[in-house]
Amino acid sequence: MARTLDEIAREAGVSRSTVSRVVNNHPSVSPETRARVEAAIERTGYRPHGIARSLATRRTHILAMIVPEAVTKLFTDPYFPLMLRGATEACNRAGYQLLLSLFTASMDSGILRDRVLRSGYLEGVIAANASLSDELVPSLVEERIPFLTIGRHPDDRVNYVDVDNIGGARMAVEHLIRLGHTRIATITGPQDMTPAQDRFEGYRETMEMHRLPVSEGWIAEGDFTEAGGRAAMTRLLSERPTAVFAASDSMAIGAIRAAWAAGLDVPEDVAVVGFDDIPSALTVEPELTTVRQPIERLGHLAVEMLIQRFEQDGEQPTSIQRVVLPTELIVRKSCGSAR
Amino acid sequence: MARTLDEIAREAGVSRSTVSRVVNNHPSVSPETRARVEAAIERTGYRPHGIARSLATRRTHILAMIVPEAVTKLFTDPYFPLMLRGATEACNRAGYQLLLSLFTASMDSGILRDRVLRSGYLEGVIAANASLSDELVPSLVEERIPFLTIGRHPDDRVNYVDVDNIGGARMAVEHLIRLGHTRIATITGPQDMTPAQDRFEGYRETMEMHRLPVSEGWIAEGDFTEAGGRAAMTRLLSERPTAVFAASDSMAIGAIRAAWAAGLDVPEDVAVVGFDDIPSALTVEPELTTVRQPIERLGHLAVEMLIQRFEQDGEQPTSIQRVVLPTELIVRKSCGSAR
DNA sequence: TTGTACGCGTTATCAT
DNA sequence: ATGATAACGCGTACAA
Repeated sequence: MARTLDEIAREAGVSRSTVSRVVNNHPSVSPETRARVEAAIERTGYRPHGIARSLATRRTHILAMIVPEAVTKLFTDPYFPLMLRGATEACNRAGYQLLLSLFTASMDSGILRDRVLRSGYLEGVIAANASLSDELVPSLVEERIPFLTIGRHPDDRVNYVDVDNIGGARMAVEHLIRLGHTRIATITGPQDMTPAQDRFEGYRETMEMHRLPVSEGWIAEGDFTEAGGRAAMTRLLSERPTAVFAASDSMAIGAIRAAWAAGLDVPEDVAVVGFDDIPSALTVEPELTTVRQPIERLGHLAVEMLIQRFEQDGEQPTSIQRVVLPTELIVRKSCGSAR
Repeated sequence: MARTLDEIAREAGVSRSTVSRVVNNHPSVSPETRARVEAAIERTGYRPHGIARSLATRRTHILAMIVPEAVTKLFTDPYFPLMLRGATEACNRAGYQLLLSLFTASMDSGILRDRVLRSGYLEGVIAANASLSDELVPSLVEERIPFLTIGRHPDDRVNYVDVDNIGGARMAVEHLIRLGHTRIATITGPQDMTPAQDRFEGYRETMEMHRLPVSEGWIAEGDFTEAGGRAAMTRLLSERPTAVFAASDSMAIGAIRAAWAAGLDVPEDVAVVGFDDIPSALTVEPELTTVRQPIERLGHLAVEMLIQRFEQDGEQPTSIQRVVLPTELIVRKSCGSAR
């Protein structure tokens, strides 16, 4: 079974270069030779060796999705599978492969650099929701690997794709205000993550714009998980808010459970609005009013933008690329109707 | 910035071979030369080029997790993130990388073969829950790539890791019987997937063993999703079962919602038991009695077993390796107490 | 259009 | 202990 260009060349009675040209669809090969070579390839079941090819072309068509430690814990939230599905779909379309690198106990940032970033295998990296304290982004900058974060990052040199978190939060809170609520609390995400910051900022500025007071007791930090949302809501309840904006659907669902456990009805006693529109927003009782973000498109777009960087022939001065996708308010039942 | 062995060699005034030895911790290098070379490496920030190394050693330390089309749809079920987390953890420990390949619309099995399996990049492949009709397993066999499936596969030549689905289902059904139920229905998974087959088999044989009738109307096929479970339960309710064994937690949760929507109380009117023990089994109301399977360990073990195959020095005749992990009944509230 | 020759960055064998 | 030198399999100027 022939496994190298040389063997095919011998088979077909041509030189290795010619076989290479045939394999790479180079135009200047006579139809007859091409046919003869293709026959030999067919006959022997030859496939080019990717590694050797990569060594010669300096291309691997491999991207990495790196999930920082703080986020690995949240990995069961449907957000990540959805985002990954979008990313792999884009990779499949473009002929790339996606390496998945989760930070786990046995992985520190030194290992990451040596084993992953400097391996020579990666053409680009997507950093999923890196928190500000994370060393990942500085590492990427230093290694000079083309990369992109999902979720805004404050560093000037960082390209990212994000969704309009502030605008989304604003829509959510304005919806609550429109329904007649004034005692509106919020469950935030960890404040070292920019989406959490931005959703809180949207809440804060909307309350302010409507001259509504925001007491300290109306702000509870969660961790984006259902359990965290439940705990946060429990703390919030002593302040008797009539509505709560949770910075993620998982936390919103936790909040509903906490309200329920406290003998309160949703939306009758307290209205709840979430953020994400994950599948279970539709199956929770009551169905969750939420801010939809295009999660799959986020992953898809991240890959596309990254690829575009090294796919483009021109050597343009790589300018900063940032894209912010719109969010959308999905009204269901967890906020009831006007009071 | 020195980037090749040759440059380091020049820096340190030695030959390329010596530098290579230092990099690879080969013993026969004098302490002085080693120090000099290491200094040069440190100074220049040199890192070996993985691709070139792979070409020479014929090793890439890259594994792929391939998720077949039928399963890509279920990808938001917490099962997959958990399994992936286990797999990546094992990879991190062993110094391997994990390529994630989801079948999506833009990917057919021809592309998979040419672009993924035959790329030369993969040392091994894990096939996640391939259904019987899937072409993936035959392709893997034919390509002679070391692989392993997660979930039993009937082909003799296939190695796999699995959990004791039959035993788990048996425990679930026996629990219901012990509580006094006799009208026990089941919501199955798609019957072209072996875990779904086995869980159904566990149900069937346990009913039979206890000489309990199984009417046609007590069997409803779902698709492992919550929506599917809800639909299946709705069909089941006309037969008035007093208990239902669902082949996944997601479907069990759907079943609870359907019961609730029909005005039935769980567990008062109908008991529900699930399978998986995903995080939301704890947060659903009532808390779900379920069969726990060690999902992360499944992913972890799959990687370990695969690596072991090519890591072992000895050229043993690679015997068939199959591991089945135990399952465990977790009693919570969705089945109530004895009737 | 086709072939020759060199380079991609390592590892590994064999002298010394 | 160290250094030439030959693979590893392919791409690609350059020459013919």
